[in-house]
Amino acid sequence: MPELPEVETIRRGLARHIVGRRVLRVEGRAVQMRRPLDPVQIGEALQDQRFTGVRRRGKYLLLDAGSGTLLVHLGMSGQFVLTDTAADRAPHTHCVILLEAGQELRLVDPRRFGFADWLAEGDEAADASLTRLGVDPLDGDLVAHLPCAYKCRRVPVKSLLLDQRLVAGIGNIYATEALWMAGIRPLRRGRDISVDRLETLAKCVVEVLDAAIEQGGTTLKDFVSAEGAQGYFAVRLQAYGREGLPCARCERPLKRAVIGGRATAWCSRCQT
DNA sequence: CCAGTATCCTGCAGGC
DNA sequence: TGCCTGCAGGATACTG
Repeated sequence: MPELPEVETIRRGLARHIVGRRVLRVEGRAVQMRRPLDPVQIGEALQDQRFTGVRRRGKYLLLDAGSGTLLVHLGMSGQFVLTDTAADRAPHTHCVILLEAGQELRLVDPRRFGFADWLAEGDEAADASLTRLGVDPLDGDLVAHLPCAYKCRRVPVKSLLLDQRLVAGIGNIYATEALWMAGIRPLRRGRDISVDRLETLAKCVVEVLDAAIEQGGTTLKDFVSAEGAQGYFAVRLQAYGREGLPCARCERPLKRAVIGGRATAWCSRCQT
């Protein structure tokens, strides 16, 4: 579900509401997720600690508390729900962090492609998922970095955009949008795109991510922020999910292709 | 090295 | 109505 703009929207919501608050205890059952979930371990680490900050790297969230960090990835279907303790718990609520003042932070994830994993001090720098991540489009100089990372690669540029080791945070929606915006054919290999056009692509990536954050992310079906708000970028999508519909620039029906196992919509006229 | 595929899991839409 | 199939916002471990 969540790509960078959705994760950033969640990060901002969490930062507003949990930083400075103390954890009473943690509930949940051990369950298999992308990494095994161990609520007991998380509870031992978080109990009586206060959250001190919420960071994001690519699509990962890092909730700092006490002497470590809770590393969270929301996979395809993960959600954070911040609510009163009295409210009913949704199915697939795997982990609940009870806070002072009658509120709790719940991790809900039907498909269990996400995870929450406690990283003690020092573990963060060694975590394989994090060390593998490429530049974050909102941190680094993407216009300089993206051409450098893509220009010698034989893989379709669509697959390059989804490769978190090169640039971290782009998923299927925003890869599709950025390529449409930049006028680049998704199947074109990185090495067959001029540095000029790769720079344009980098600018489009930043532009589409910024615009989506501005709208609170994209709600296709079930994305909500930590505060329960939908995102309104879906109405601005020009390519993702629009195969067969007219291109907003030239009116030609958008085509559909599957690249690297992921569906892509693109305009055979505007995208070269 | 690569590119491509299978895999983890549930929910939902669409076809019959 | 009910059953079946395919597909979904992700990441990684295989295969060839």
